[in-house]
Amino acid sequence: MTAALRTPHPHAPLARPSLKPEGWSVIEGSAGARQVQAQDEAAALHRIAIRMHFQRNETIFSEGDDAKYSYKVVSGAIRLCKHLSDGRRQIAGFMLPGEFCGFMHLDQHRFTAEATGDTVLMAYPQRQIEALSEQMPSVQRHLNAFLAQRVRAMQDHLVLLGRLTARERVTSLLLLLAERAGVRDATPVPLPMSRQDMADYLGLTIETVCRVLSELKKVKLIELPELHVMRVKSFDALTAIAEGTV
Amino acid sequence: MTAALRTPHPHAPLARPSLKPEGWSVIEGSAGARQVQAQDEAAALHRIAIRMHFQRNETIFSEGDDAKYSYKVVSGAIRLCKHLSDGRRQIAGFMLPGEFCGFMHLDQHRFTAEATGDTVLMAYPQRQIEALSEQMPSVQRHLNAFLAQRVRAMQDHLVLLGRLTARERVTSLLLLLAERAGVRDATPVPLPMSRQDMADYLGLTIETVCRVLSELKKVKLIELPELHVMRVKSFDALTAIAEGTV
DNA sequence: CGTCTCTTTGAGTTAATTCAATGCTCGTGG
DNA sequence: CCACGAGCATTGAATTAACTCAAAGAGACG
Repeated sequence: MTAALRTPHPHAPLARPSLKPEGWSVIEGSAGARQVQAQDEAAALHRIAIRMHFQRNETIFSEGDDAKYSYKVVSGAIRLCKHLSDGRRQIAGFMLPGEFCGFMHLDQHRFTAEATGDTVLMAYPQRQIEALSEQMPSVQRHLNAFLAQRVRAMQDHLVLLGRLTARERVTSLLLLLAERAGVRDATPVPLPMSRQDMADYLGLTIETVCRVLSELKKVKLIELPELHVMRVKSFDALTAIAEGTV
Repeated sequence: MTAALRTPHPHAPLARPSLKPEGWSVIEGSAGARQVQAQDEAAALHRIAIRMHFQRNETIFSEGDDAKYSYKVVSGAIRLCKHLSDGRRQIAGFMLPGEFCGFMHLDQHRFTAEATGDTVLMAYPQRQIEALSEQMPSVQRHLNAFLAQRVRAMQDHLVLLGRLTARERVTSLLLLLAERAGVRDATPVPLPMSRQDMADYLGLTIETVCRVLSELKKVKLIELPELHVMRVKSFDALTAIAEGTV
């Protein structure tokens, strides 16, 4: 089944260096004093890590699988999805380079993870993470902070799906991707997933996503120099749309 | 502003005894050995608790407020919501008797909490919870388990909002409420919120919710002996609808 | 028993979907 | 090297599920 999906990636590599500092810092607001400790933890994590490589559309783990590892994305991106029996699919989130996935202390995965393109991951064995949290109590706290951050992101996603229009949804995603890539000017932003992936994240059809993208292009709010690269021409105007002010 | 909302509850009291065991056990699958410890924690929590009472539509806390307390619902119910500037509202979840809210180690609340009817809460001062987690390392773990459970519920909610039809959404909510009330037969299930609240949870309009409820009533899958009480006549048929099998 | 609020039902509208072509990119093999 | 085929992406036309607007019911409470 997956064999058919393991086609070579048809587009330019989407990997890019993470713009964020290493390790746990993704989930740390600030707290300079904890920086050293965060380094320790990052190092400890690094020691137990296994490098893995996945091709476009390859399954990393499935809903219901035993949770043997947690992961950090090195390059590429992964989608976390739920599949309904009739083929409908909802993507609960994308994990971009530098971001974590798993780390939930669950016996089984609650969703499926798939690579949206060629992707490199660091895998951290669950057992060793647990051992680590025994030794380093701060790891527990970080875990909580990580989960709290995830809950926050999901709340925004709920609003998007429940109450935003198609135009607001697409715009929100574009801004989210730009923000997570650390882009605040007209620098190119990678869109490391297919239009179908965007649609399944946004609760829309692929056609609607395309139409909105075309429209945003037409009114010169974005450019799409390549299929998987966007340039934002006006963050302010885009933000206004995402917030429903327009 | 809130004064206008503090009207007396026009309906019969919706409070009911929790059908679930006390304390943290809501988030514990089983683990008999931990039961004693769970009792300890419940007792410890109880010691730092403050009882609070809220009227229908009263705000418990607002998005952005300092997180001074976490809460457990004793009776009634609360809604966790996000408000958009133009009045649109998305409810991210309901907390029913015996369930917890907060416990996320955040400085500020990320959503607004409001009583959906007359509601009694136990409030746990955040500082004391933190002190408690220092003393009892197991509290940390429970916190994780609690957050993981919340993430799981939110994932299901994402699927509901992103990919289910109106009929599937309403049916899912009814089943969720029945399940959380511990009801598996034709016993009455409380619906401790307004139709508008249901709509805002489901990402629908109040009219659509009403129409679907009427339809389910017409085909004899549910009865609505009172506005805020439902009796399920066929869990199987309802489940089939919720899962999109129908 | 009148009023206020919430719920339900009906009729017409619309945002987003479905269905159907067409276009674009890339990799492969003649 | 170019043509061909496969897989996405885009655009257009017709359809529909859910929405908006409007009005009529149903409780609750003074």
